[in-house]
Parts: sequence; C-alpha cells; structure tokens
Amino acid sequence: MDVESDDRDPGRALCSGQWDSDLSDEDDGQSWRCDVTGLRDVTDTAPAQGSSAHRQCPLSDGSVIVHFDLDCFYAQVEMLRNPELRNVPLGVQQKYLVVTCNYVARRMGVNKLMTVTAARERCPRLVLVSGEDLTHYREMSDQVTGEQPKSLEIMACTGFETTRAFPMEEALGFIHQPTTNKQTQGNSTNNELLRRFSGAVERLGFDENFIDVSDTVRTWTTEKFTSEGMLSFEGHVYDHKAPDPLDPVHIRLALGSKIAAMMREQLHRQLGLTSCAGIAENKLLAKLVCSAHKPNQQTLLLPESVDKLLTSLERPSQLPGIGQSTSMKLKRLGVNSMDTLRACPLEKLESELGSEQANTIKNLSRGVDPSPINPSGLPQSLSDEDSFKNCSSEEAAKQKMEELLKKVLPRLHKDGRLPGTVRVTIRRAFSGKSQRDAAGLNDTMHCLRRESRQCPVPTAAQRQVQQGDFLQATRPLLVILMKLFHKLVDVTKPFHLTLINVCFCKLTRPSNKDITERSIDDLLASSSHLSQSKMLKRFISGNDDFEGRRTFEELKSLSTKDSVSNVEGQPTRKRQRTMHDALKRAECQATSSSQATVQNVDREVFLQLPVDIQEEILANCPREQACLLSTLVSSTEPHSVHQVEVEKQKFSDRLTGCTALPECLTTEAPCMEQEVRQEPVSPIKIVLEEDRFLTKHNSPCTSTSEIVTTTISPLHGDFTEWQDEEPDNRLTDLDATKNTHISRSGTRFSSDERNADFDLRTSTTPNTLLDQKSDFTCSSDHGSLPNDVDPQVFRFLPAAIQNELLASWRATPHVCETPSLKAAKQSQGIERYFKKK
DNA sequence: ATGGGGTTT
DNA sequence: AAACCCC
Ligand SMILES: Nc1nc2c(ncn2[C@H]2C[C@H](O)[C@@H](COP(=O)(O)OP(=O)(O)OP(=O)(O)O)O2)c(=O)[nH]1
Ligand SMILES: [Mg+2]
Repeated sequence: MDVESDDRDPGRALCSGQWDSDLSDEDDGQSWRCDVTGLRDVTDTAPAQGSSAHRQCPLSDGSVIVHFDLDCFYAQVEMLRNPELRNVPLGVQQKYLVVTCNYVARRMGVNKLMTVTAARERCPRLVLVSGEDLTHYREMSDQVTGEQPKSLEIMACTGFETTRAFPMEEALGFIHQPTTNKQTQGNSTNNELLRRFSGAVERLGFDENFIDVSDTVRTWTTEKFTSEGMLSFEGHVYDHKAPDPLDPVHIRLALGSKIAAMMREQLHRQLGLTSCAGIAENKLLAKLVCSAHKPNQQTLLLPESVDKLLTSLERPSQLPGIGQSTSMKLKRLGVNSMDTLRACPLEKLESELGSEQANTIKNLSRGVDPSPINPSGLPQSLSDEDSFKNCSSEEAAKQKMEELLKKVLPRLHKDGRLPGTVRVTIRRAFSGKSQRDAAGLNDTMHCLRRESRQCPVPTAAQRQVQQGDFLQATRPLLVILMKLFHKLVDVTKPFHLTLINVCFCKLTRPSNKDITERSIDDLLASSSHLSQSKMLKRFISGNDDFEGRRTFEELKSLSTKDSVSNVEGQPTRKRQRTMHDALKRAECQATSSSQATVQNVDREVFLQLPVDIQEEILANCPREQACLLSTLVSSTEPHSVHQVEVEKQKFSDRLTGCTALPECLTTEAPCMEQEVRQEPVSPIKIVLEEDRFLTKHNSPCTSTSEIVTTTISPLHGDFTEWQDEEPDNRLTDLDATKNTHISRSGTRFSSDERNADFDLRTSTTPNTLLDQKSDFTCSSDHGSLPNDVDPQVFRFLPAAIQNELLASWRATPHVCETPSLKAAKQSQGIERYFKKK
C-alpha cells in the first residue's frame, strides 16, 4: 500500500496504526489517500479488552457500515471552482449567514451557520462567496453518490444487470484489481465485479453517504486479506484500541476501513474531494465516529469502544434522530444528558414519546440502531426557494414564484421525470421566536411557521417541461402557483411573507412514448462535457461517415461504455431509452419533421441533412435554448470574469489547486493540508494521471494571482436590508471592499441591483440575452474549422457546443485527437466544474 | 436563520 | 398538510 513513512515511530514498522497513537489530530492527520495503515501482528500487544468470542454484547449481526462526510462541503466545491480560495479563509454565504467555511477559516474561529457579522468579527479577512445557488453543490453531490439505476430499460439497453456510477465502481475496480486479476482469471468481466460490490448507498443531505459494505467484506474475508494472522486496517481506531486479529468482528470492521480508505482515495482522485469516514457496525455509530477525526481522516469504531463514544456526547440531541422536538420532550422529563437518558426507565420515556419512539431512542442511547441502508436513488422532489425580508404584495409574490419556476423547471427537465404535483410553501413573518430561540423554552409559538398547498400538475404542462418548452410551461404553471398562493394568503388583508418555496414532487417516469421522444435529445443535450464533446466530434467529423444510423450506433456504444459519465448531474439511469426505439421513431417522423422550421436555420441546408438528423435538430432546439437560458441566468453572467480566468488554467493546474498547497502555509496549517502537501513525495498510485501530477510537482500553483478582480462585498448588495435588522457593522463592509477575491459575489451583487429586494439573480440577465445569443449560430465568424469538420454540420450545433468545440480545437491543434475514453473518464469529474456552461 | 432534502403522522 | 428529521 501507499503507506507514508511513519517517522513518528520508526521502531514499529508492523504496528503503525493509530490505535496507540497519542498525537493530536493536528499532528497525526492523514493524507488524502488513507491515513496510516495499521498492520498488526498477532503476537503483538494485547488486543482490545473483551473482544473475541467473549464479547459482552452479542448484538453484532456482522454488518459493516461506512459513513462518509465530505469536508466543509460547499466551501470545498468553491475551492475547486477557484483554487485561489484554497489559501484564504473562505466562507460560503447565504443571505446573512455563513453556512459553512473552509478549515483555514475554522482555525480562525469561524463556525458553520454563523452570522456574517459574527464571522467577520472573528476573521476580518474572511472571504465570502455566495452559496445561495446550490447547483454546483448538487452536481458535485450527484457525482459522489452516483446513481442507482433500476430501470429494466437500462438493463436492456446496456446489458448490465446492475449499473453503478463511477465512484463506487472505480473503488471496486481498485479493490479487486490487485487481488483478483490473477486469481479469478480473465473470466470476470467488469460487469461481474460490479455485482460483487453490492453496497447500497443512502444519501443524507448533499455531502453524507452511508454504505453497507457487509457483503463486500464477506467476500474479502474469504480471500487472502486476513492471511497469517496479520490484521490490516486504515486510519484511526476510536479510543486507540487495537483491533484483535482473532476477533471476526474486528476483522470485518478492519476490512471495512480498507474499503473506506479506498473509496475516499477515489473520491479525491476523481473528484478532488476530501472527506471523512466512520466505520462501525451500524449507521448510528458509523456516523458518530465519523466526526471523531476531522478533516480528511477516518475512524474505525470497535464494539468495545461504543460506550465510550456514546458517553462522550454531551447531550441526547447529539444522537442523530433526536431533534428539536424530541429534545424538548426529554427536557421536560429532566433528561438532559446521555447518562440520564440511559438511566431513564422506558416507561417514563413512553409517557412523553409513545412506546415506539421511546424504544427507538433508548436503543440509540445504547448505540443500537437496526435501521437498514435505504438506497436513495433519484430524488423524490425538486424544489427551489428564496427567503427575503418582506414580501407583502400579490405582484411581488408572483414575481418571486416566477423566478423560482425559472430555476426549478430546467432541473425538472434534466431530471426527465414528470412532476405529478406542485406545492407552494410560504413562511409568514412572525413576531414570535425563531426556531433556534424556541429550542430554549417556549414551545407553543414557534411551530406553525410554514404553510403549504399543493395540487396536481396538468399533463400538458408536464409534457412541456419535459420537452424543455419552459416558456410555454411557465405561464400555466404560474397561474397554478398563484391559485395555490391564494389558498394560503388572503390578499385582501395585509400580509408579510419571508419565504416562498416551489416544489415539484410525485415524479414519475415518462411513458414509453415520452421516452422515445427524449432519447436522442439526451445524447446531445449537454454542452459542457468531455465525453459529450468527443461524441460530438465524431458526430460531425467526416462527411462520409455521416449516415445517421451509423453515427447513432457510435453514440450508443459510447454512451453505454461511458455510462459512468454523466452530464450536469443527470442520472445515468435516465439514459435508459433504447436507441432502437429512438431510431424507429426518428424514421417514422422524418417526413413530418421536414415540414417544420427552425429559427435561424437555413432551410435549404437543413433539408439536405439526413432525415434523422433533421429530427434530432428539431427535437433538440427548444431544449438547448432553455438550457442556455438557465445557464446564462444562473451561472455565466455573474461568474463571467472569474470563470474566464479559471478556464485559462490547465487541468493539471486545477489538480494542483486541489491537492497541493502553496508556500504560504503557516505552521498553523491543519493536518489535512500538511498531509496533502506531502502527497507529491510519497509513492502515489496514480496511473493515468501520472504525467499530470508530475507537471504539478514541478510547478505548483502556477495560477497564483491570475485573477485580479476588485469587487464589491455582497454586503453592499442583497444584504443591506438584512443588515437593518442586524447590528450594523459598516467597518466590516469597508474591509470587504478591499478584498480582491470575491469576484463571483462581487460581480453578482454589483451596486446596480442592490435594491432589488434580496433576489437579484434573475434580473441580472434579462431574457433578451437569449435572443441575442441564439441557439443556432448562422454567422461564419468561427474562423477556420478543422479540415475534417463539415462547416454546414457545425453550424447546426447549438452555440454552446460550438463554442466548446472551438475552444478545444484551439487548445489542441490536432483535431481528431481525442483523449482515450478512459482518460476522459478520469478527468471529467473535475474538468466539468471549470467549463463554461 | 438558509436552501435544500427526507419520512411519518 | 403538517410535523418530524437530516445536512
Ligand atoms: N443552508 C444550509 N446549509 C446547510 C445547513 N447544514 C448544512 N448545510 C450545507 C452546508 C454544508 O457545506 C453542507 C454539509 O453540511 P455539514 O454539516 O456536513 O458541514 P460541512 O460539510 O460544511 O463541514 P464539515 O467539514 O462536515 O464539518 O450542507 C443548514 O442548516 N442550512
Ligand atoms: Mg460535511
């Protein structure tokens, strides 16, 4: 393994795990790869007490659960998007809150969910970026979790019985490659490996995942991992207990720690993300022990240490599952600590909580949690919301909802499912206590804060959304939203809202007919993807090859093999439609589609195209326009300066930014950064990207100070009205203006829009931009195209894709030289976050 | 609080 | 539709 040299304890090469470490987190933090590996000899020091067959608590069912938690998630994504932010104390801002911050900022006293004012008091140099738009976080989250395709159609299309997105898939390959290559011969296809790794993934929020590795561990245990009495594990062991190589439970958990380390390594290698992991026998314990060592470390919990972990908690509410309401009930019973909870008779708990919940939390207090991993699969709802200081007119509410619609509809469209139900939720301004304050005492006031009304979505609107016809769908949907709104608010009386949420749920798969209508669309839908680009290059290069059917066959094979790749967080399993159906449909409709026209498209040229290509263009048109709109509104415009600069960096520079740290590290640097910095000098198992890493080593952080954008603090924009409520702090405002790193929020919240009542995003980019930047570019100002690209075909591509192709051609003079599929797979995870959209 | 997301009642 | 829960 790629164990770091353990210079802390050179005399114990075989026993370098961390159960006996007495160093603090700051000192003995782990590398992004996998902490320190423990390799323990049977004859070594005494194992954990009470282990082996004599274990007191026989509750073990052999489960091994891993809980993953990404480090300072939003902040990490922002640092990937702009590596310069890595070096500075960074906070991610939503309205007046710093929802999270990087560990540089945490060392300076900034915490999660701190007010901006408080955060700046503790750290005047704090750099803030706006995190109100969750798109990038959601997309990264989707890549981490992967998708869980279940559709029969996908299996029919791909031949895969199960398909799994790459993080887990690659981890599996990683796991099995060294051990099974020769043992199981070549008969085991990738497919088989996939099936052997049957861990289901359950999401919790955007940045946490549970995975049940019991089965994987079982196969490992029978293989040669426990050979000769050596027990190998990775990372910390909670309470520094030594795993007992003779204890089957310890062995299984130790193997779980190996799996966790490999998966974390994959997360870092492929997505550039650092994370923590907890390994234990159930979800509760895995999650609790996960945070024992942060950031970028993992901790293994042995059954003997469960009590110590639980009694280390200060309050019952620190048990996941005991929330605000339950906490208050416990408080009424005089239960304020773990000790009192564990001592409290069950009957007493039942009096306040009911027997079921009483039982549940009693179990939790003992570390018992039988709940299974529930594979999350596709989201059950898609919503967008906005909060504001005041919304007190019908018109204002309507406008808010229209803006919310404009953000959520493209997401719905990408999802591909039909929304059966819409819901509007409001929050009224309330003189009572906030939820946080209410947690203290008064329990009658705070509850009725949100109200909602829902209704079915008309099928016509469903179809329009699915087809990307947002402009058509918006009006009728808005009418519906207003009806729901009127059910909630009597507009003849004064009202005062502070939040509106629009949620689409009861999402169902489109009918077969809908599927075939969307299938070609899917393949060409996105413009910001490497493999997509590659597909398109093949698509347009070589006129001789330009028979629709053959091209589509290529697309099919590419998309199948590359099913791991995913566009804009679009679930893999939505690529389920069979190409066969798509082609059939294209043929059937060729005649009628020829009659249709596309704006800005030369009809003569259009008619010369093969009929199925015509069909595709027609099908693609509204969708591309809609996508363009959404990206212009939410991304390109406010980020333009920043994004352009970032794009100048090469891929290796980006990896540099996310893995290596520049010289400005202080002695205060946390273990994460220290370990990460060591990475280049340790033997890394990088195969495909080795050259890039070498480049990185030679020129770390080449992009420093490429971005010089003096900006205005967000505090000058959106938040002026919030500031009226908070104790003002103009000095921090002034400090903020000195900052040269807030290019995104600064651009976004420029002074022109500061009075737009908290929501300036959509007004930043007027719809007319869509008209100016039409989907189909007719101009010939592309300059010279590569020889093997048919200009007539090129000009039919959506502008965004044209630009992407042009950029890539500029970057690499060899037109047809595309990276290997495998290389594309490796890089796309990070790559896509730096592409213009 | 904020901007999401989930399940149960 | 609200009330819980989670991040
Ligand atoms: N708006 C909002 N966002 C939240 C809230 N809780 C968590 N988040 C977001 C911001 C976090 O980056 C992300 C993950 O939450 P975590 O609790 O895991 O914190 P984070 O990953 O930032 O830091 P960590 O290193 O895990 O301690 O979810 C919340 O109450 N409101
Ligand atoms: Mg986290």
